[in-house]
Amino acid sequence: MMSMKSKYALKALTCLGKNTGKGYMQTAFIAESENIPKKFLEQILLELKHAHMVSSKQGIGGGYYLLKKPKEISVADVYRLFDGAIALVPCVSLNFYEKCDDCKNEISCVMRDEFIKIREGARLVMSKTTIQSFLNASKKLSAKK
Amino acid sequence: MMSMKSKYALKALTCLGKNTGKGYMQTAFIAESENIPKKFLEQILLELKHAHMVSSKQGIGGGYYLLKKPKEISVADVYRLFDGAIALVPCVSLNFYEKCDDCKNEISCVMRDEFIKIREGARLVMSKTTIQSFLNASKKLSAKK
DNA sequence: TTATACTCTACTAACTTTATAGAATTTATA
DNA sequence: TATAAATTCTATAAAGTTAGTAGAGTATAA
Repeated sequence: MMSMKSKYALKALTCLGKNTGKGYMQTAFIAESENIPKKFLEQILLELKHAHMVSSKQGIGGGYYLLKKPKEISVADVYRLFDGAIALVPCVSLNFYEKCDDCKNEISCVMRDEFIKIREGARLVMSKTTIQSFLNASKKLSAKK
Repeated sequence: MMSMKSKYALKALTCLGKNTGKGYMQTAFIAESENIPKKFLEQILLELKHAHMVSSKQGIGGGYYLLKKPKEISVADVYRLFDGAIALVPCVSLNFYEKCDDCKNEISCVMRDEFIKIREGARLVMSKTTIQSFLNASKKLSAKK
């Protein structure tokens, strides 16, 4: 399961994606339309800004906007930012590698190759799904009505 | 990432798998050979027993043994037992379904279909990997020496 | 009868998650 | 230039989770 932070971030990014080319979108608007506690969302948007996924402008008429294209922000990117490694064990993580405390010998670890396969499976599907995927699903849904 | 419980459980199950047909294996032996805190492992093996993956016998000469075939115990099974849902969000979980607090309308949820695809990707690779996979990797490794 | 090994429940310290609070800063505009 | 709007930043806190530890109880073989 992903954290609420990751989930809220994906919803906020999708909301911003719908606004592309239409200027700034305020935190308060996103919070209300996506059912996210406003002060919590402020923190999340700030983290997304520091990760260069969004940018912002202060003051009246200010707000947030997507810094990257929707297809360039994946679920994997957001998950890594708020939840860390996608891999099941730290010793096979590409972005958050750490030695396992209980492993006597990593080279001869029987589980490592299998955990790498699992990581690749999860990584593939999470990288393939982007903010654009959510936007496409949104378009399809409104077309049906 | 998976919890230490899941990881220890997979190591213990693989250890038991190597012992198939050779009688009972004691907690103390598994704990030492896999570098797992013994009292913690006791809890884990008990949970595996309640989940009908292993069985045991008390008293002198007693211990644990696999109740299922190694290929019938998957990483997905163990993950679900100790860490819960494989899905990224509760509303697309097959085994741990829950409504999302922040979702206004599940039917029209833009993210749902994509999260189902991610769940299926993760589920496939985690179901395909079993204790037998680890045993096979172990055999290959010792054959190379 | 005794030693061995699993069984079960309770507890706890450390950490993480999910927020909330409030002061500071920037910006547009009246 | 004063003011309101909006982001920025840091601190704090309650609740829940994780990773164990402790110890008494039960079953079994010799």
